Amino acid sequence: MTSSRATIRDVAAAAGVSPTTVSFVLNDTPGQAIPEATRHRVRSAVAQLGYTPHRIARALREGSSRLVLLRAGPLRGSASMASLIAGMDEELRRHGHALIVTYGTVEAERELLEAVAPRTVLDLVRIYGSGDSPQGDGGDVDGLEAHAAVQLGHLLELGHRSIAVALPADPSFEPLSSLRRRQLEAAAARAGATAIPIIIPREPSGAALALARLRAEHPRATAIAAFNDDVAFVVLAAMHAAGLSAPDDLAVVGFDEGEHAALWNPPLSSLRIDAAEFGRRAARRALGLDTGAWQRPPSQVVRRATT
Amino acid sequence: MTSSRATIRDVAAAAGVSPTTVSFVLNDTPGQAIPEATRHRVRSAVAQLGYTPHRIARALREGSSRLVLLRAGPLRGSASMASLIAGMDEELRRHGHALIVTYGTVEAERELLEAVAPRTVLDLVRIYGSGDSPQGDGGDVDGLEAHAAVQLGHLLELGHRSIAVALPADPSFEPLSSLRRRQLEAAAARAGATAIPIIIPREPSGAALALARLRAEHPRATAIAAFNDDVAFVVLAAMHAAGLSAPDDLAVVGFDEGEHAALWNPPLSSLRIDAAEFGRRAARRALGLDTGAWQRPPSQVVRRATT
DNA sequence: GCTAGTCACTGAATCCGTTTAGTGCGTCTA
DNA sequence: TAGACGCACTAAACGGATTCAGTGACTAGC
Repeated sequence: MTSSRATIRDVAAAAGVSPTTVSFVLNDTPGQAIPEATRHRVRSAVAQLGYTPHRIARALREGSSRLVLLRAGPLRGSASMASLIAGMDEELRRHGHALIVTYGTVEAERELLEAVAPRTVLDLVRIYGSGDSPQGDGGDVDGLEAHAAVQLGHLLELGHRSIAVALPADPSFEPLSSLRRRQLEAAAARAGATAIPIIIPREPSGAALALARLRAEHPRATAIAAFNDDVAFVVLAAMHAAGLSAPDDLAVVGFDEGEHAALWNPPLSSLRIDAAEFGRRAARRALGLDTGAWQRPPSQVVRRATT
Repeated sequence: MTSSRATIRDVAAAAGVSPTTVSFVLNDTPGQAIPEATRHRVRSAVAQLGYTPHRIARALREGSSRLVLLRAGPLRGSASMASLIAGMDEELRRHGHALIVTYGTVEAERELLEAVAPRTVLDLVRIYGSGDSPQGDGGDVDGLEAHAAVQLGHLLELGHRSIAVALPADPSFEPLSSLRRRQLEAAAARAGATAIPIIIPREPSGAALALARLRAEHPRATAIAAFNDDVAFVVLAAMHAAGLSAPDDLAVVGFDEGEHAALWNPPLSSLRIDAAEFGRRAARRALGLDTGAWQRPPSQVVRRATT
């Protein structure tokens, strides 16, 4: 058995052409007139030798790898991440690219960037934050805005009119949390309801304080739309500590439902998001391809005990 | 401004030597006699030009990138992952390598492997599962075994003698879950106590059934040591549904404490693990370096309401 | 009958760092 | 005084795919 892998030269020799021609065939290089017979010979040789282009060599020549790097940042634990990544990966693969996801710090990324030379670097927070809406959609809702509207809509349907918007204190969620606040405020205004932004710190004491202030300053608030499930859990814990219960004292909905929502005590109502389409779309964008018709990513509230 | 980056040839020209010599200096190639004066000239030129070796070119020549790929598998959400990755990343960086973490499927990884050609691929489940103990430790506990002992020790100290071991039904946790079972059984036996393995499926109905069976077949069981926090949450939810409460009916401890433990209702006692040292060690191993003195990674049970 | 153009293909340069196999020179040993 | 050896360096090959600039054969147009 040959210990080393087949190269483009081996393929060329087997097909009786030059490496140049093999490259033209394999990459469908435009402007090259190569008859089907020759193409076929090359492709048979490729199949027979089990040839795969050496990605590193190609990257050296092309200046970058056929890789896309996705920076997940603080959304690391986000539930829709899995479907987003799956969709993105699938679409990238279709175009001969692979996906790398980083969850780490920026400094850890420097070396990585140098080492893999990705074609594109995607920053999830920035993508989401930028509101990725298609050009000329005339102000129609885009992905995140639609989700926010669905979450709020659930509370509106249940008759709530004064709704607190619970945002995380962690600054790494910016500019996402401000965006969400604006989207919910706008959606509430459209429906003739009121949105009251409140900041929920991670620590129980801070969360308890924020909750107490809400109760004191906005006694008419009857529901809370949380930034994500984790914020909802903190709110629920603070309510429990204060002797309050959902939904009687305050209804609570999560966002981007994760596996813990159903297990929580009480089980949390939350917005379930399928982000696969969003991922596919982001992939096409990253590759500079047209993004196709924009389908709004589906989402719906799974109702449990807290609303 | 020069639009393209500095190459080794630029450095060589600036330092008045050949590219070969620059390479020898930068890589501290053994067996080469290069006076300090020349080394200094080269290093100044490097600093002045801001030269960084082109990782892709190097990878092409060397046959692999200075990268290590870590396969997180089902441990993706595991809380100690963060510290493990941080430690590993730090140590790898010290040796000029970078870390890539994959959370995805094997098929998605194929292309990635080809594209980045990592020096080593690490499979977390296999590393953990292999019991990574130093040679000749005479049967002393290694990392995971020590953690299991600490978790169980917490229950033993509280007077429990008949302890259920709650393992996930998800087969992707193998061989980790079997290993844990054996470790806890052994630790219990050493203390003259009994360990009762039970399998906890994700779905509430299955979990309820498993719990009911435990109560029926082992009425003397007073505590549950869970495989991880998620299993503990499922158990807690099943107990709540059955009208049982922790710790009065059954004490429950988690493993590898995550951010939800403190928020849970009731707040979950769990084992907090600092895996940074383990990560550093795994990194040194991956690079084929000596792993240094083996310090047992620290862990302790954070006691809350469920024990 | 000659130029222009297309077709089908190829040689060689290129990307950039590493490494092998030397070279020239001086010193030490037998 | 030849041979061996160490020192301080270098030229050229190498890894493998891509791509620019052709080349020879043939057809079409005037």
